Amino acid sequence: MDTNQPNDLLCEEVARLFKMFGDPTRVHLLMTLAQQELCVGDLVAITGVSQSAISHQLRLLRQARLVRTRRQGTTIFYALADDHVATILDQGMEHAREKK
Amino acid sequence: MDTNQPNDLLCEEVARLFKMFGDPTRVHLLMTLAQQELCVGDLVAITGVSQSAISHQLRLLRQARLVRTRRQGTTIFYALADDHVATILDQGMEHAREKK
DNA sequence: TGAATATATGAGCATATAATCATATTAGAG
DNA sequence: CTCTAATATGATTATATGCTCATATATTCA
Repeated sequence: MDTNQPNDLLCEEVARLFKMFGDPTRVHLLMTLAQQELCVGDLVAITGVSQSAISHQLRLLRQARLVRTRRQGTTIFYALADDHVATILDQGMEHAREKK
Repeated sequence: MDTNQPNDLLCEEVARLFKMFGDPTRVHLLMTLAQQELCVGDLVAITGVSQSAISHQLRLLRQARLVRTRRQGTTIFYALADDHVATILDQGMEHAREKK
């Protein structure tokens, strides 16, 4: 029987997911990737954040399965893992916009 | 003209919003409040987290305008500020569930 | 007014996070 | 096989975060 009480494990999982959306650099990456697949160098140029920092953040996003990669020679292209990610982003943007 | 490039301010706002969903205690509070309006004492009992910690977290949620309050005597009832909050939560839960 | 109950707040501390810097890895060109 | 370009990683550091403990505030009731 389901008590309909949110259990701690679920809360932790949900929190872990949203935590990935809780940093400006990662949001910038995700919003950029929501428009098109891009390589690390492009993401560095677009965000203006250091290559190392971007790489570290991309690793977190990869581990969280929010992005997927595709290798082409020495270049690695990143893209959103699925539509859900964009949907969550949109929800956040919509809410942010509503608040004046 | 809109370059369609996510700007830093927007990213920061969106990140600030999602950061509120990025802590297990806050998620527990929000998920619980998604079901019904409750007072602080109830939330303390349900979550099993200390009164002080709950109060601190509720303040953050209040400042982020994710919850609203209603006073009745010495008791203060908390509820989700709007449907958007529940929607975002649902998206997160759905995504979390999908990942096995 | 004074006691009791419910909630909020401030200080302090331990841990988590995100950046930097230096270096490692990987793949293609020659 | 070496050189170079693209990306990843480890160590370190500064800041942010979330809790605890003690105390403050607010409201009701006697």
